[in-house]
Amino acid sequence: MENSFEAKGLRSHYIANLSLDDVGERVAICGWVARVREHGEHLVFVDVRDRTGLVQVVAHSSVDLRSEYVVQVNGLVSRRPVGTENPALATGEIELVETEIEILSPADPIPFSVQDRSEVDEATRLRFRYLDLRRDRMQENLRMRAKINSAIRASMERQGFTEIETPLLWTPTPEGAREFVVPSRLHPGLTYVLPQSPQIAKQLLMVAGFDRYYQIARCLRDEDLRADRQFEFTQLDLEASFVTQRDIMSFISDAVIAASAAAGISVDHEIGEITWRDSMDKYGVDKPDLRYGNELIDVTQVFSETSVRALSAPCLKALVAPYPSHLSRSKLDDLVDRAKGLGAKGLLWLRVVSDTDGVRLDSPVSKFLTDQESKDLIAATGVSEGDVILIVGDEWAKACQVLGQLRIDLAKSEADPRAYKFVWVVDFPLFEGVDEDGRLISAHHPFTMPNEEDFPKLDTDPLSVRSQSYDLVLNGWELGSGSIRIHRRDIQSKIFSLLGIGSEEANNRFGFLLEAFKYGAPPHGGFAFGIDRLAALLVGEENIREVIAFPKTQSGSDLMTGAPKEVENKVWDLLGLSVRPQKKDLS
RNA sequence: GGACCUGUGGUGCAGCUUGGAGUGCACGUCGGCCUGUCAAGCCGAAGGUCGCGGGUUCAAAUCCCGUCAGGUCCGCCA
Repeated sequence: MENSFEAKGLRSHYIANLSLDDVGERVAICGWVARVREHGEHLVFVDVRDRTGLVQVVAHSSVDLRSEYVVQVNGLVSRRPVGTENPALATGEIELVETEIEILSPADPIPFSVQDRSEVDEATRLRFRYLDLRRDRMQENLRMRAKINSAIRASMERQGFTEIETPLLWTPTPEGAREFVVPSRLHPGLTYVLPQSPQIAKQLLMVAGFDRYYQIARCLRDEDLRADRQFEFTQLDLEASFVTQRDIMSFISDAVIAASAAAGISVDHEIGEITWRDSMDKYGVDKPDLRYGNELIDVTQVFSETSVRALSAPCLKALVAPYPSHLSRSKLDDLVDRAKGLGAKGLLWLRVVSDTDGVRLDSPVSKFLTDQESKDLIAATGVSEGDVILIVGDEWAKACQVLGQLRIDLAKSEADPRAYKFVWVVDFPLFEGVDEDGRLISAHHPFTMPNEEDFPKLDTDPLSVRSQSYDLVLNGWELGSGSIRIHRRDIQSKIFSLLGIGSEEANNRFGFLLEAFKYGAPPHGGFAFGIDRLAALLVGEENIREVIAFPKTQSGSDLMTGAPKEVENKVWDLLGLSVRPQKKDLS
């Protein structure tokens, strides 16, 4: 615990600063009553806690102290009597005696114990968040997050980045995430929106010549919440000019390595890379968890001549199940259901068993497989007795996705929680598909620069065009993404036309950016990664709520404040708005 | 919009499968005893619309339907 700063005001010392060196000195400490142990009116032990630690206070008269009372204690630092030291406590060799205890603020019995380590119902924690935050877990998490922030800032400063704030009241740019709308009072009927990210603002800063910009920025998206998604979240947002993708990746690597070090975690200084295509092929996801292996294996060729319907597919992917001993027949049936739930037509399992004739495959389709197919499958997957092979046949992407999810389902609980495997995923496709009107859909955003080698394919085979975009992944979580941006108007026009965005629409939505690009736009690119996610992973939490002081529930409520709440009609009147009755009010 | 899990004194859990008196455990709270504890100990007490509504039944915490809240996930998150 850091406590090198000076104690001021009502206290002479922070608790963690008290030690045997202070024996004989009268001190004043302030904090909360953690526990009271009363041995009759002549001997009472009071544990007092502050932000730095906990110390035992001894009183020789009855005290009216209860848990979580706020107190100031004046007392003499004293070595504990021999045999009563508590090695479990940092201050366990000393105690405060000859004490005067002043109650600064009494406390009602609290809804759940601040001292207890037991899990408390999520709703209760959130309703009394200020008490939850008093607990060690949240104190440690938020202090660690602050250190991570600090390390990131230091890294950015070291690399010559300038911190610049951008507006929270921004302009609607309808695309991508749903935006939070902020009605204008001075212009009834018109709105601002809260930014999904400072994307366009930071590109304008490049046009402005700031060259290297960063910000620890709040981003807001009105989309459904998840364990790793809140309405509002914080990103390290950066943008730089006259640089390549490699340069951006190096800036970010420096920042996340520094952040990890601040959290006491050392990681490889060379963060590995994988192409998007390879990641999908091997792991079935674009955010691979490299803490465990079990890569997917392409077995399309093995069954090219098959008569088995389930194996007649454009692509066959196989997964050798990790921990196959966990897979009973009913578990295998569950996996088949899971695969179907993920959109597969089915899932084929084959157990590798041995009998007098050697190794063979036991499966619902065994008798339909030729000896050659069995032999080739065993060779292709490298399995031996006891293994279980799972096969999905479908289009390439679907087969990969389904087995990729099964790989996670089967191995995740066995992953080393102390391992931290960063990886860059590069060469994403520029377009992720085609919408119902036949227009291409941006995989990242419409300002992403195509890979220059693939320019010729923009007209002939746009879906195969790679982009100069890159994601940073840690233990299967997407931390963030970035790209080199388009700064040339001819390329931008080309992309807009492929996306089916007419010049009028483009001007309407991004006119101010396109206009800015007329006046000397440097080549530039950037990145943003989620600090909530990084902090959660680095402190070993599985939900970003654990590193956010005042988060929302999955349904977007704040159980402490009651938000969102109704407002009086005069508030709507002022904004020139009115509220329609909800469906359920009409029935 | 959808799937699944959870909801039982202030807190954490058991009870639900197979209906039979609000039954149990731990913590906390309140009172008493206690001069070296540190998750103090001992004795005693209080504290419950079993989330809410409806249904089935002689009888519902338990079975059924609906609903609300929390969580995990799918959709969604350029």
